[in-house]
Amino acid sequence: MANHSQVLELENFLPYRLSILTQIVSESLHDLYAGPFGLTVTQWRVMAALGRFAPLTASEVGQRIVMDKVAVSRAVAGLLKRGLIERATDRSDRRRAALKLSAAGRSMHARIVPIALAYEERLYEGLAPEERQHFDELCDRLLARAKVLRDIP
Amino acid sequence: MANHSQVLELENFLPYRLSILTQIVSESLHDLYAGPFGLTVTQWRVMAALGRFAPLTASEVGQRIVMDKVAVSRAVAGLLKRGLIERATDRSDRRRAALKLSAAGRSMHARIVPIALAYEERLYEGLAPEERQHFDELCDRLLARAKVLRDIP
DNA sequence: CCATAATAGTTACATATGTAACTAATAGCT
DNA sequence: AGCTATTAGTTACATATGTAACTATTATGG
Repeated sequence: MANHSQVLELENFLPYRLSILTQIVSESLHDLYAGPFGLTVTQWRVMAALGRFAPLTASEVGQRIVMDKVAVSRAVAGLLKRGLIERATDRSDRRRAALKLSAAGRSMHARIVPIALAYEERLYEGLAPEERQHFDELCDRLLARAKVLRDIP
Repeated sequence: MANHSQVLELENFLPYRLSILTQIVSESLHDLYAGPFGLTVTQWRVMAALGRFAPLTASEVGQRIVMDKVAVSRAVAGLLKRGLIERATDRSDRRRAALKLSAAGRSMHARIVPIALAYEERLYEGLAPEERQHFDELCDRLLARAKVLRDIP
């Protein structure tokens, strides 16, 4: 019987390739706001979510940025301590609390957004406009597929 | 003067989208070999690199899997303790040590590879063959671009 | 050769992250 | 109303990871 064992070429293995690409992109971006603004990745994402959709509860933030409630709780605690966001307990359901950026938070958010968008733009310069769109669409379909597979292990 | 502040749509922001996709794919894959085989992500990658290119030194493994030497050192220590890899100090340069899978490591590797490839295949089912190829190519170009930007901050 | 630098790898410390247990408040059922 | 189940959020503990300092060994320039 012949040996039919398969070969895993790590460098052509999709999950691995995605991991490498994401890692370098995330690190680059992180350098742009971690040092200058002292934010962690999760803190920045919380701010980005609030900058766009506030007011949100911590749970809603978690859904927006696909982050579990513990991570959100920690990020929110740090942002509150620094006065970058505000929390207001819901009077009709005191488990919930609405979060939004403070004035200082809005100011920082407004300074970071152009930096983030500029990085994205420079990254995208490697692709033609129609390629960007196509890549986006393929990402969407892979994500949808990955979510399906997650529920059918 | 009008307000020209830009808006960051997190859900359309490439670094964010990549991060979400990679996270769900990595978690799915991790579930497939973490529980059954008790490996961390880094340990599995070290095994995958050795399965394909052994013998390698720890540094060479790190280059293959884009992982810093500390992470590799820790993964190697764990794999050695479990007897999944073997280390042989180079006699002409005793700083270096060649690593390769042990018999037990090869056996485990051979069991994991089909599982990993099957997952990749199921993930790819969301895309037509020519789309897969295109996606791969676009990933490559984005990665190249990201690497360039990393050196030109 | 000898002093210094560079390289391979490990260890130590500070942070970050995940899992599970916990508190507090509300909803739902009888 | 009163018991139980859910939900929002926090805390605690165990692991994981990154940065920097360290050891051991080899390379290099004078």
